[in-house]
Amino acid sequence: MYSSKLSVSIHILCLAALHPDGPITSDWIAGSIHTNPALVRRLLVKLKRAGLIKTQTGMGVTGLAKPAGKISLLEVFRAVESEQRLFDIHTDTNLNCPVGAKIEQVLTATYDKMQTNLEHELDAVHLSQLVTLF
Amino acid sequence: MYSSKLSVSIHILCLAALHPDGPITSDWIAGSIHTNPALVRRLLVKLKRAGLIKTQTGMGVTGLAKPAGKISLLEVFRAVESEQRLFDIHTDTNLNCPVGAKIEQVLTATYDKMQTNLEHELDAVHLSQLVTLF
DNA sequence: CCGTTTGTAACCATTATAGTTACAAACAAA
DNA sequence: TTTGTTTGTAACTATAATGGTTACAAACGG
Repeated sequence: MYSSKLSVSIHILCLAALHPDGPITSDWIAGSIHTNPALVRRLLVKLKRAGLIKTQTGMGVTGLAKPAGKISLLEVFRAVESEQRLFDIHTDTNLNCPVGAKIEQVLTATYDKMQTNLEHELDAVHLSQLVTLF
Repeated sequence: MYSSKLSVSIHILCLAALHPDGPITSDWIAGSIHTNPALVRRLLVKLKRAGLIKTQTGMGVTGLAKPAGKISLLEVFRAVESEQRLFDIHTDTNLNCPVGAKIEQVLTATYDKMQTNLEHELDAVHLSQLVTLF
């Protein structure tokens, strides 16, 4: 299972999208998520580096860096999730065994398609679609 | 990222499929995976409970419990992976905030489709397809 | 009855996540 | 220019899962 970082990041981005007027602080965001501001800020840094939000010292989050219709969940996922592969594959297998020698290659090929399909699905969902649901 | 349990289990099942004649021991399997027998046996227990392999005390793995063409990766995944959801969702959000109040529901709906699609893909791959690759 | 192997329990090490405190640097506003 | 606020970041902790390891009673084939 992937961590909740994608979920929390989407939460943050939705809040930003719904408050285009004034800046919102990490403290206020943390209040909606029910966590603490430092955790929010760590995610904010990654979202900012990925070009998804704008922040300013002394102000907070000053808005999305691009329209909600142009932000896909794949971009958010790539921005915040450290390990992006779907399934872990055991390495250091016994190369003297036919299975041990090829299992990594076989599984990589098998999983790659699923990984790619998942990414396509993430890419098909945009922040704008989610924002309308609140 | 899901753990390597699915990968290791597939490794085990392929070995079993390729040795229909005699029984193979967890010790021998561990030699191919390059891990230790106890870890293999822990997976074997789950695979046996799921009706995928046959084991016997004093002998080892005596074969697949059904034809390789009838064993899908979804069955293996369900048998061995403890946490099957794709993305974790943060709970205990602030219900006084519109986003906090609905985020869990919105994300669940969004992720559910991806989860289902992934499971369909896992279900479409059968052990027999992989066995031919070694 | 013997020898082998499973099934299982009880550990340990490592890693990632999430939570928390603290504070210097940046910056808006007065 | 000064003040007050907030970010960006470091450091630390708790917790949980994974993977690795040892050990041994029970089961069972030969």
